Amino acid sequence: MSDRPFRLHDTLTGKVKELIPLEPRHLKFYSCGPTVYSYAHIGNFRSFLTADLVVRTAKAIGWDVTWVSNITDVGHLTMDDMADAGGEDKLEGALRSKEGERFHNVWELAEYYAAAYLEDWQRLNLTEPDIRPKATQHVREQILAAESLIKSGHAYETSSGVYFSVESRPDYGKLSGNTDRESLIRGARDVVTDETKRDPADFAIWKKDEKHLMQWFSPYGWGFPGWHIECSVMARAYLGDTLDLHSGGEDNIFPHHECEIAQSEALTGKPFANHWLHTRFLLVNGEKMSKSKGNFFTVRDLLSQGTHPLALRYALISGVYSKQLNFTLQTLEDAKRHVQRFEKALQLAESAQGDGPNVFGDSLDDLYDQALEAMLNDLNTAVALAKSIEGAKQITKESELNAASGEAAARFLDQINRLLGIVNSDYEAVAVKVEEAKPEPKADAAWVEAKIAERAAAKKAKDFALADAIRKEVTEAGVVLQDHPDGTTTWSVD
RNA sequence: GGCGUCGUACCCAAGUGGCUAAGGGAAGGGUCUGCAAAACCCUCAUUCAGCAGUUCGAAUCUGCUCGGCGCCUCCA
Repeated sequence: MSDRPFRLHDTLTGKVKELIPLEPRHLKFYSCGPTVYSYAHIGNFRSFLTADLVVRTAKAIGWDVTWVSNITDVGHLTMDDMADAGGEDKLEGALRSKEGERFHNVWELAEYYAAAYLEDWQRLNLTEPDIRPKATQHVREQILAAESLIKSGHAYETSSGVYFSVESRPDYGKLSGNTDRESLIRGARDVVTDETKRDPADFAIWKKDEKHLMQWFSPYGWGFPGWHIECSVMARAYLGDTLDLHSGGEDNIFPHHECEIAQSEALTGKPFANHWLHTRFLLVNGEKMSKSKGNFFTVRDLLSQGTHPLALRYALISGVYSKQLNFTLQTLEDAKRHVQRFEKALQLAESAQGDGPNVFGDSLDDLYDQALEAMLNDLNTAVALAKSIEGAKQITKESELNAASGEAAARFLDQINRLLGIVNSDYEAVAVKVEEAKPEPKADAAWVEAKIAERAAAKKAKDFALADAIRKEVTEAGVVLQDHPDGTTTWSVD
């Protein structure tokens, strides 16, 4: 089982190919994290979830994984086109915006959004990476890289900064297919403002800027590092010259990853990454998410509206990463039902007792195996989830389980949870937070309790017409009553 | 203009050369529980945007047409 091939799409070759770690059974993986200038939206998390699923799948076949996922907290510019880095730093921009007013400085802003990001990460039940480097903690290495690139002739200094010479890398464009020089330059022309560059397509490694809110001293004076060099440097620092796998969103293909490749390979003379994985965009109601279209969802927005975190997770992985996924509120509703089914199955497994044979035989083991197989086949989450649900249905089909069956069910659910992260029962902390964020119930608890008692009395007297009238009354107040076999009634706010 | 990707039922979404086109939601019918909820059972695409072609055989390959979406410009 440990030698089953793990097949993934590779952007560099455009094909699905086997993922083969340089060091057998030890995956060295770098995934691009967020720029912490705002709350992460659900599209950001779709791509982080792809990385999480790669790691889970690799571990499921017994591989060791060293996973590095960075946090970009400086240098990602709003006008950072293929070339110029002529815009303003995203973090500085955010500080000047309305939401930024509450922060004293850009460092505080970065720290705040980085913490929010980690909170979202945990709520959506992503695996914790081995290392989470921040760009600001690796400025020294970035300066050293700039010096080295200048020395080898791949970069040059001008009055405004240090630029990478695209011309020095004949294979520049191999990842994105943007190899047409004319079109590259034409694309750049509109936004290029820096006349000091030798070639419009050259991109910044270091920007000289004495007014920047985050600045460091370098051989080129005060300034800050370019966005692309951050990832090159951090990946190398923790994973070595050649990575087994590098991932990000599809928009990272160009310019970000293209530039990383150029810099890293110029620095080391070795291939930067053997496998490139990119997650397609998440669409909302058939369109790309954007604030202006009003279809923009952050993770916290949805969770604070009472969405179950695992339902959101389920919804975001319900389609394969290699195709655009259309997210709608209906998708979320559907996902909620699945999560409830898993919860129900888990309860059954936990309350199992008594003698008897395992009623499931090998069927649950087979389903888990099929789910794993689907994940090994280019992360086919849709099929893996279908198999998981089939297993959950087999479990919930039973009204109660004996000990042997309960053990089999618990093992299945645990395996599925480790693979897909959708059955986690250890969710109290999150659940409480979400509960707190819910709007106040329209009906007060004492009133509902009184109504329940009234209804119980009516039921006892077999006055079902009155009992139904009471149910109707509380329903209209937005309260849902649920009767249990033991005669008790619980309620929840709809 | 350059590069790319997709078009499968009411909705979401697998399948990418060959048994009856996964799975879920919704909907309809049923079992069960006084009712409701949950759970369970049944039904729900002779058909895969359109046209032409390759093939013994195509949703799956090729060509064209139409349409969606994306990157090249801030974005995962």
